[in-house]
Amino acid sequence: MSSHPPTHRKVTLNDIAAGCALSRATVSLVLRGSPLVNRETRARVERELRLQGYVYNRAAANLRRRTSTSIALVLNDLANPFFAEFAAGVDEALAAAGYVTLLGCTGESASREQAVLSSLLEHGPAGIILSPAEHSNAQDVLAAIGPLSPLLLFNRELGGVAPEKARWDQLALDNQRGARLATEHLIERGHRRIAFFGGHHDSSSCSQRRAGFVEAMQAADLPVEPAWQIECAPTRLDAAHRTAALFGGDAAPTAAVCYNDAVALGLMLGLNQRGLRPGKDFALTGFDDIAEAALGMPPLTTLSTAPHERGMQAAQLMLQRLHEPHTPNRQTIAPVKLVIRASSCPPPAF
Amino acid sequence: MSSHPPTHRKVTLNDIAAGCALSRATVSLVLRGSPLVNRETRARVERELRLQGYVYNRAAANLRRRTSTSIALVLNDLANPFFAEFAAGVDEALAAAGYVTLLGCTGESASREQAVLSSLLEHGPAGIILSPAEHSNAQDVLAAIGPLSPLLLFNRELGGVAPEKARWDQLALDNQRGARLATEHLIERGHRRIAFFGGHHDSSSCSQRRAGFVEAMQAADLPVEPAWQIECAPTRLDAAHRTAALFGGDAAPTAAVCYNDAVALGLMLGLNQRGLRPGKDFALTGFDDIAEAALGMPPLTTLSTAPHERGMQAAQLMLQRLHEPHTPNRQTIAPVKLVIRASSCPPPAF
DNA sequence: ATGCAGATTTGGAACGATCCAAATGTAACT
DNA sequence: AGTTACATTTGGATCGTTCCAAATCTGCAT
Repeated sequence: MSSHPPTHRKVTLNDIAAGCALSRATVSLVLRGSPLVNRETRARVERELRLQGYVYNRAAANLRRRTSTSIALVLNDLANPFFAEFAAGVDEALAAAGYVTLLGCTGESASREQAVLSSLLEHGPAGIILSPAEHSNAQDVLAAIGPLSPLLLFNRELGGVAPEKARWDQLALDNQRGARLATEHLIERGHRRIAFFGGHHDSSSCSQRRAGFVEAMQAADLPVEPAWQIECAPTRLDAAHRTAALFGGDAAPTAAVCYNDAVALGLMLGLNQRGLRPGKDFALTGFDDIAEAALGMPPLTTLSTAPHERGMQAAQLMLQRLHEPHTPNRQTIAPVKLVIRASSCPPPAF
Repeated sequence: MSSHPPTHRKVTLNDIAAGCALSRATVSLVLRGSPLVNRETRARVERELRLQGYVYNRAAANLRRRTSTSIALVLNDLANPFFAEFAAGVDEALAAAGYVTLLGCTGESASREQAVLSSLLEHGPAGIILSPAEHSNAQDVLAAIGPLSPLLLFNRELGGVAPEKARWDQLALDNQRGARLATEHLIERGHRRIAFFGGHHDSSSCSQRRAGFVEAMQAADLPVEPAWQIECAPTRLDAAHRTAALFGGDAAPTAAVCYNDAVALGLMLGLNQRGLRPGKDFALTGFDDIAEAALGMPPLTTLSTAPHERGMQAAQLMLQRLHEPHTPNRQTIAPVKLVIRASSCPPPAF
């Protein structure tokens, strides 16, 4: 008995059923590992499946079952290693749970975010993990995703809706505590004139970090000099350009708490250009602990956020939410860890 | 006339049709922008779509049409910035063409690659873009994906099948030319004792790069010292550990062509630990031009591969393949560009 | 024989869209 | 009025699966 010549049509349940002289329904039961089916027929079916090279059509199954086995992951910037590792973590945990990741990148544009969200939604993900673009607002996001899919926000808040009414879960870093730790560390090293450098004031993570900075300064009775609160885009380049702003007045700071590692690395460049040696003449800290931080010249004191683990955590939170759709919203704050390296030297004259 | 209270069921074509007193078929025509439908009814339908918050169910449509609007992207290592940027490029181009990216990470494990591929396949992607894990072999990959989906290989070859019989497209970097350029550059700077450092001999990209190195050396009548062909894993850490191997004999090399940037950065660390200043006492080059390369101490001479553009190119190639399924397989070699920075100094005594 | 319980198997109607051939409506021309 | 042409709409079958209630098959006690 020869099997049919390999046609180029996709092989379906019907083909298998026909090949075994069984009904579609029985074969379906085998596929789902039902205990109802006889050992022997199961074996027969499984042989046929292998023989014909059957591949399960999850889309059709999901259509009928009104379920979904995919989760959308929408990121503002995949090229940033922090998010790339996060994505790897999400995918790993989702795959382990039998889900598949639908990827979407927004490139920090709120309008592309809209487009990406609605395109992904058409593929019917069970849920959405979103790291919002900079000026994305809750109204639009909620309108795009509708009332059906659970949403997990990562890393940034979403403006425009009272936190009480938010119908999403959230996973954020402990920005405030992290910045406080970094500031306390610099104070302990003997610094008294400390700047907060980088980030945009309308970004939630930036204002949280700044709050941690202020908290530590005030606890130590140190002045928070307004002239040393420097804003800049969270990129190396802009940070390097804005370095001069620190040294405008008569007294200059001896250290800076930077918004993140990218900014800190940029500030290092700017310092070098002014003839100041970071880690010797000027101390600084970052945030994120990206790979480059350990390799900088000098290596950068920073806050480790374990992005891969955050990704796995985000996936877990989403899976829990799918399992219990009606529990109240969760706000999860992930701990961060101060990693002390050579960039946080004592002040020169100390 | 009040619309139904917002139920929690998903709204379908039928709901819209009922709401307009039209048939499903007509509404479907509207959705697909058919010119057949009357201006006025179209407007009526579109209003109703908005009103009820309809979201298109692409899975159902694809089932009926026997099409797909997703593409699987399977990567060996998303945490590597090179692949992260590549992924961002792929996603950008796919999204622009109306496709969605199904992500899968293998973590360099051939067995996970199998699992990831078969899981993704069940979601019926129109094609697969794969950067194979290190020891993945063609047999298994082809068995997993079956004869249906087009496959585009990125960056690495797939062992176990004669290239003639390969039923996939390929996008690779011009590894050989890149390494030749780097080597020629070092020779021009005055080096004569040059090592090739890093990578595994069973990796296709590594042997291509080594071939380019040998080509340049032989063209300049310089000896290819077997003791200076050092293998190591393509990571910073292992590269740093293996540094000593370069300095075992009586005469040491004055420069090294490194397998990639990660290896080069690791070698820099190893040199520093031995009291050698990279870029002054010893010259070296990398491959990839990752972000850290420009910021190293010293900045690293390397080969720029434009991973984001490669990603877009990969997506384009896949889309073309989908458009013309029966054209013969393409092998595309992407150019690389030598970026000269401070790490490739002349030899000390020159 | 008959009935009954447990173990297996099964037909047909879903899921939410698209396709196709046929139906309907409208206007214009003999 | 009858025919034709064109524009617009539609019912029902279909894609590949799952669900459900009902059918079939056993063996075994009555």
